[in-house]
Amino acid sequence: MARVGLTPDRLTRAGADMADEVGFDQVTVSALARRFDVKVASLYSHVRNSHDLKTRIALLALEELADRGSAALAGRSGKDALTALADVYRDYAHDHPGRYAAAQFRLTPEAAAASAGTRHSQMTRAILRGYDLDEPDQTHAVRLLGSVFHGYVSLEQAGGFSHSAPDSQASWSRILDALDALLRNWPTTEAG
Amino acid sequence: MARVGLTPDRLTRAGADMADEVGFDQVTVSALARRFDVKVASLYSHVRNSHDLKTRIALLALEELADRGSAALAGRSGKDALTALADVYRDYAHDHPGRYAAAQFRLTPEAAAASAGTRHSQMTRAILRGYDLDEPDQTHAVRLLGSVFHGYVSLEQAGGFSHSAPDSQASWSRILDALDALLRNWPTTEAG
DNA sequence: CTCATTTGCCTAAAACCTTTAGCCAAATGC
DNA sequence: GCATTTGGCTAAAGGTTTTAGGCAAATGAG
Repeated sequence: MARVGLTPDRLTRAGADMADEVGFDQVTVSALARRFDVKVASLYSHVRNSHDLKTRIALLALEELADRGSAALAGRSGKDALTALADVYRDYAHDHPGRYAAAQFRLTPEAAAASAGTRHSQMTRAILRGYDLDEPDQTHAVRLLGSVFHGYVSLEQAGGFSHSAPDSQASWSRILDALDALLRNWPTTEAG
Repeated sequence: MARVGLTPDRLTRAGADMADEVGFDQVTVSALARRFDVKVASLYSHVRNSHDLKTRIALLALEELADRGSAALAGRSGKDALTALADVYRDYAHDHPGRYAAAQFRLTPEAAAASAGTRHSQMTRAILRGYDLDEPDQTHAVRLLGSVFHGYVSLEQAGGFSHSAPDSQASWSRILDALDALLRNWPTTEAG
């Protein structure tokens, strides 16, 4: 029998593509085997199990997202950087909904440690260099930005903001304006 | 044979409990039948299929969350209300991780329309009565708050903020401070 | 180039989940 | 009491996951 040339990487990329096409939770070892016109058991030489496959897809998505983030941040600072990184997340989720869903796959602590998670928080931290925040407020702000980016994009993807005025793009722009204003004027204690 | 007394509601509640115990994605028609010591096919008289079961659990979680939100908001306004509602989400996710995961289950448009989604956005809007925002900024702010609540809680649940200083509670408090400050001082246009 | 080894895809099979169809007994209502 | 509805059952088909063991294709050493 001629060999198809399966590798963990090819399977992962094909799985990611499949996720974008039919949804991350529809990605299955069986479906992937079908796509390569190969018997299901053959995949188990390259991937430990279904969970492993999904983890790999999640890690791929996180890497891709971090790569795009780095590229977008290069040469930018301040609000320009803020907007650029925010748009990377939103655009990625829009262009690659399955990959974005994969990026939210619950990783084991080991997988999480080996993921691009650190790169992501460092990118957000890089943005904050354009603002005047000391620790621990800088970390609080990193978490706030992460929450807004992730939260907004998730809610938008779930359809939360469609079919109602104003349109989502308008809210997105204003929210980034507001975050920029907030970071420039971060409250010290109780600002009465 | 004696009847067990299954109903869609009992199945839904049992499914929600199971989600909290073993995770929402482990909730399966088979597992639920096992829990009631009943044959699998019996459940199909009460629930259309697996997807229907999950949708019902999601709707239950959204209702419970809205109920808690209403209770927490009663008699509160301003930052007090903001904190109260925010804590409802965070505490619910902490106490009922499976239900919270269910609340993020992708609903069909019809199910979403019949869900407590509207109650949720109205609760957030009620908070904003304590601040001075006109449309469309009020809607933008509703979306921002929803994003932060959902985003923060999701990232926290995924383990994003554990094992690193400052602790998550500190960030949560400061983020709510910051949101309060932002809402009190919402930028009008370009605040140069 | 040949032969030994490794590797890749195969068949087979067991275990589990989903869903439908049709049956019988228990509950319900006149 | 009896007819009807309803709830849980058996049976069965189809799909997914995963392991075990086999054979042929690729690879590398002499």
